[in-house]
Amino acid sequence: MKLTRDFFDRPALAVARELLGKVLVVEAAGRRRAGRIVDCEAYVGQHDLACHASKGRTPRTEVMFGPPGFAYVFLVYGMHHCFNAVTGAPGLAAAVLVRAVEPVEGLEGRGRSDGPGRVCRALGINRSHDGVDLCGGRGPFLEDGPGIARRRVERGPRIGVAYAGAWAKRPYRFWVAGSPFVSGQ
DNA sequence: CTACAGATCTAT
DNA sequence: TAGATCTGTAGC
Repeated sequence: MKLTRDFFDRPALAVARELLGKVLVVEAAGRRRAGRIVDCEAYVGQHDLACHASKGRTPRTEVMFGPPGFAYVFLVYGMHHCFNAVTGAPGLAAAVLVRAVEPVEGLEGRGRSDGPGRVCRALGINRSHDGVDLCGGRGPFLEDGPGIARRRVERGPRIGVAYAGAWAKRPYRFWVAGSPFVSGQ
């Protein structure tokens, strides 16, 4: 079953925790690609110094300030796309970054899907998906999964945000304990 | 306008 | 361990 807007209309931490086990699906040119989320991070708003929105409202971050259930896709280091789902009410710029998926169907790119850049390559996500409605008729969407037992959910600091001071230490990353598909580091 | 750092990944 | 190469910000 496709996740509806109310799923995303909650604090980013709650959404991140529950996105584990959900399936990210991209249908394009008659091909269906899908991966089960095993690793993700919450970026909780403008006050979160690790969140891109903390720099203010820019064309790039605009979608995060809008309603929940939309895709925020950005380019890092000029090469790699990162996929986020916008969460929370309009005005609160929060989102959840998908860091790794377990292959389910039709993935590309040497079969690896650990790391935010590889997730997008494997699923075929690019900037054309930025700002797209995840609860609409077209584009990527999230499908319900079996859910992950509490004892299999691990928490820790987010990756690659050392510049964010105290915010870098907060345990806003969630992953499935023991999954071989979780991103390294 | 130039400089530089960044929610990364790959090949040397 | 360096290189690829786009975006936004800071500094001149």
